[in-house]
Amino acid sequence: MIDPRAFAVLATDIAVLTCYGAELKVLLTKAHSKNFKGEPVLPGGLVEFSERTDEAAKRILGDVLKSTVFYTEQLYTFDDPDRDPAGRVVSVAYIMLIPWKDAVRVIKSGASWHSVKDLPRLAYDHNEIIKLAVKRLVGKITYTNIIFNLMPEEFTLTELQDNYEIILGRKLDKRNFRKKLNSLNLLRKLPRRKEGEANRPAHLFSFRQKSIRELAIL
Amino acid sequence: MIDPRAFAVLATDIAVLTCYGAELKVLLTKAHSKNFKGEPVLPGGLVEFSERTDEAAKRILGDVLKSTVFYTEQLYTFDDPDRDPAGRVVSVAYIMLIPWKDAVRVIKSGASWHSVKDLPRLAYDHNEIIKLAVKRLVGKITYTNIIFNLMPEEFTLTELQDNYEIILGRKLDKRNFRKKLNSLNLLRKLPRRKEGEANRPAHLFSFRQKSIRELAIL
DNA sequence: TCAAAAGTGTTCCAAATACACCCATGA
DNA sequence: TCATGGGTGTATTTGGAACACTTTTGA
Repeated sequence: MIDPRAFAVLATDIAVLTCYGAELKVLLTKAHSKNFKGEPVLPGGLVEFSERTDEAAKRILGDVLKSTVFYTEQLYTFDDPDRDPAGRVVSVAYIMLIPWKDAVRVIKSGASWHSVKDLPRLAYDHNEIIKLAVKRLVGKITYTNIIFNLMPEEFTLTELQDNYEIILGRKLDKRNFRKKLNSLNLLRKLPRRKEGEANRPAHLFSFRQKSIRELAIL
Repeated sequence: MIDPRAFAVLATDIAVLTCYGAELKVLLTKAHSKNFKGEPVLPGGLVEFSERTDEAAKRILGDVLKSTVFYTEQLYTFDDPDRDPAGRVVSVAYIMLIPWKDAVRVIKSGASWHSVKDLPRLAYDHNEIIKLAVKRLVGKITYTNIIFNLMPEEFTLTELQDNYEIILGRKLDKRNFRKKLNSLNLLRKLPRRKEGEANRPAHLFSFRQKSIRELAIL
């Protein structure tokens, strides 16, 4: 049944990213494997026989998230023969983006969020995976509307701008930001405001379409 | 020796791209496998036990190119369980860029060049791989200097512009193109010209640095 | 009334675009 | 001398960047 030419174990590791508290955060768990037991790692696991790697990624995260509707994108395949001392494990890494609102639930599962700027040393090549994931995200938010995957259904313009600033790592001009977004017509202004803060209530917005489109945002 | 959890055969397929005759071309060979014998496919093959997939890609193309110094970049991993009727074969696909001057040699090896705009139906998911490879290349030439991998050591500005136009699929303004390149300072003007044409000889240029850099070209 | 964030326009500058003619060579 | 591609500059438009004050609310 198994092809005699098969020697590699197929795995997936997922860089789950979210924005919160002025930081881009990644989800870390503890390794189960003999060699790295208890060390911090990305969530991941083995791919099953009749499963695509993206299905595996969603299945594995499903244990933690109780839901698999989040944006998932293949990142890169890590295949150095020595990346796992236990044997030849080829990992197809994924990025998953989730809004903070949903991210919060995860905390009870033993996994936890860490700022991508202040990471411990992770097992395997997982620091490298995260570095690449962040680079991909930073690149993509400048020429796509991918950021909607990190936003809740309704949000204020300031919240949106905050997330851009967190990911880009620089401040944006409020007026220019709003002018640009207005011209792109990506958002729908809701007939509602975010009340209850000790300041003027902000209008709430939602994305007109929730599909990835290419466009020059910044 | 082989991990009992290993079930997937690890392979690589390579989209080798070059510009010539006003077309972006990809290298095709004939399939050897039982199911698709003789049908057109991308060059590719199985990865060996102690080999990275990029090494495998270069090794496999080495048979055809007698050289492995060309630009190689991981593209995407194709892992549908049904992509190969012979079994579970996971292919880590690569892009390779080669200047036409070097591409010519390949023709004697049974492989041949085909315009990416006029491809036959290929075996496996190879049409999809090429589509993605072209998309990646088109994207990257707008924000990197990656195109140097498709140019010979010395070239004229018109030849460079031609390659941009081929890949982007649109005409560029000659004066604006030269102005922009000049301001980027990417090129070195050689004290030599391309003689022997039935027109005014063009200055020859070479790239100052042959390493990928990010910069807004177009 | 105060603190805190929301919301809003104009000016300036840099870069992209559009555009046409003379030059040097080989045939 | 003719056909062919090489080489060059300016004017206009467009978009990005800089910048500060008034408004609305809860405490």
